[in-house]
Amino acid sequence: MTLQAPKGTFDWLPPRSEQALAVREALAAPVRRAGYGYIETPVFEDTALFVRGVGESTDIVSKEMYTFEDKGGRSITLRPEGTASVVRAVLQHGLHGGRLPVKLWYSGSQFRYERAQKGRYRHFWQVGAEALGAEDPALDAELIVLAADGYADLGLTGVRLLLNTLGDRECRPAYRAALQDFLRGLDLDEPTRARIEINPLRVLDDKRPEVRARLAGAPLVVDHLCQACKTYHEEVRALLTASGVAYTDDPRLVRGLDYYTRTTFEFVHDGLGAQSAVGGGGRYDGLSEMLGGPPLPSVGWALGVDRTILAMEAEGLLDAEAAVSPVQVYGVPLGEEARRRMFSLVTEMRRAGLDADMAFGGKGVKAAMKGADRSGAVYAVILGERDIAAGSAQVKDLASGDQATVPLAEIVTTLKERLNK
RNA sequence: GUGGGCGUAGCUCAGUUGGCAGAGCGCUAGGUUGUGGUCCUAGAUGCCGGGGGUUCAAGUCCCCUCGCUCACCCCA
Repeated sequence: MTLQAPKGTFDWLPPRSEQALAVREALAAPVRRAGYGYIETPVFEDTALFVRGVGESTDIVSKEMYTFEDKGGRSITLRPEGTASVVRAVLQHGLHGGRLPVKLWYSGSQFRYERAQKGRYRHFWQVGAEALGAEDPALDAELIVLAADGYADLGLTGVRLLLNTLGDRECRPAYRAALQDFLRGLDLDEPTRARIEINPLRVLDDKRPEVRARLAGAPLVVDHLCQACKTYHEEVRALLTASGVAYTDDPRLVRGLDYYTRTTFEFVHDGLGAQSAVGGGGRYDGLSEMLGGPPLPSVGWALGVDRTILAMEAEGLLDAEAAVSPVQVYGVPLGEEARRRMFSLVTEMRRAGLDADMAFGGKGVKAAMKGADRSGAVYAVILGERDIAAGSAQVKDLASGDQATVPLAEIVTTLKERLNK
């Protein structure tokens, strides 16, 4: 054992890595069809962006960030989530001065310093989508529907949608105070008592049974909503229902980032171990202003790529037997001269649009044929001295075992015909 | 940060009251001097995670340490 990947990280190897690519594409496809443009932002940002955006009181900022000083003395942080960067980029480049809403999607690595466990890693991948600059329940519903469609396209049937609203700056302060009053009267441990003062809504999210029991009579946001929030939330729910997207109202759903307002949602799955969320998001009407920008009511989500793969695995949707990068044609050269000829022939095939590979390492016929079999190729092209002398090669159908002699000059066209290309 | 489980071949794992380091899969070669999948044969690969201790003798018992993993917490 020499060096290994850092704690909490892992490598994606074939064929799982191919599935990861496919999952990213499948989750992004619905938003691309809905007019969302692709954005890439730096993997690291000014630390202040996350402190102000995500919120100082959150666990993410207070203890999970990879923060370091660069050689110029700047405080830099590896991004723990994607939304803050997208908002920063929109503000920096004035995209909000154009057509609204600004619709963007992204895909990339995120970093959080946590104790690793199943479904939770220090380096993970998210596909995200954000719609900035419009306050319209249809936009909230659109994003939720697009995410649900992405999961459905992957064949997932066990993804459930939890929905809630957190109110806005109009009604949340009063609710927050009422909740704090209630919580202060409970017998709770010290970290939780501290959380009551900083971020009381998160206490509702506690999973410990003994805490949950004490929270039984806690005031809920839904009972403290102002009329505007109530109407907004009803509209979101109606649109989801009209789209055939099932959801469960979860009045205790509170998300870990401070910037959320009104609509919040989480997609959960039971096959991931203790980590149940495969995706989540919500509305963040105040984030732009927190970052020094103009009011820019927005909504967005992030879907966990590796968690989605775990969910697919739990549902038996991943083909473990999948051949690694299967090719159509596999070259079997016998001898030095044949090896040179085969190299050129395979190059020619590839340029002609065929997926082709060949035996390397001077293997004998038997081993080379074994390689052909494992490559997943439909045809093997065998070339030895006798064939070169005759100006031809053997084309073998690996499924049937039928073999034909084909002139070298016609190999590529013959294969293309047979493979229907 | 806290707690549980586990570290033996590339992979999955056996290894008895302490007594020569093993199997299956995979890999390489041969059976078939130019043909894969099935079958047969042979071969290679180990600081038994690391360090210390007990013992004639430690993969096995004791201590320390590192790593992995699951869970709490937290979240995608």
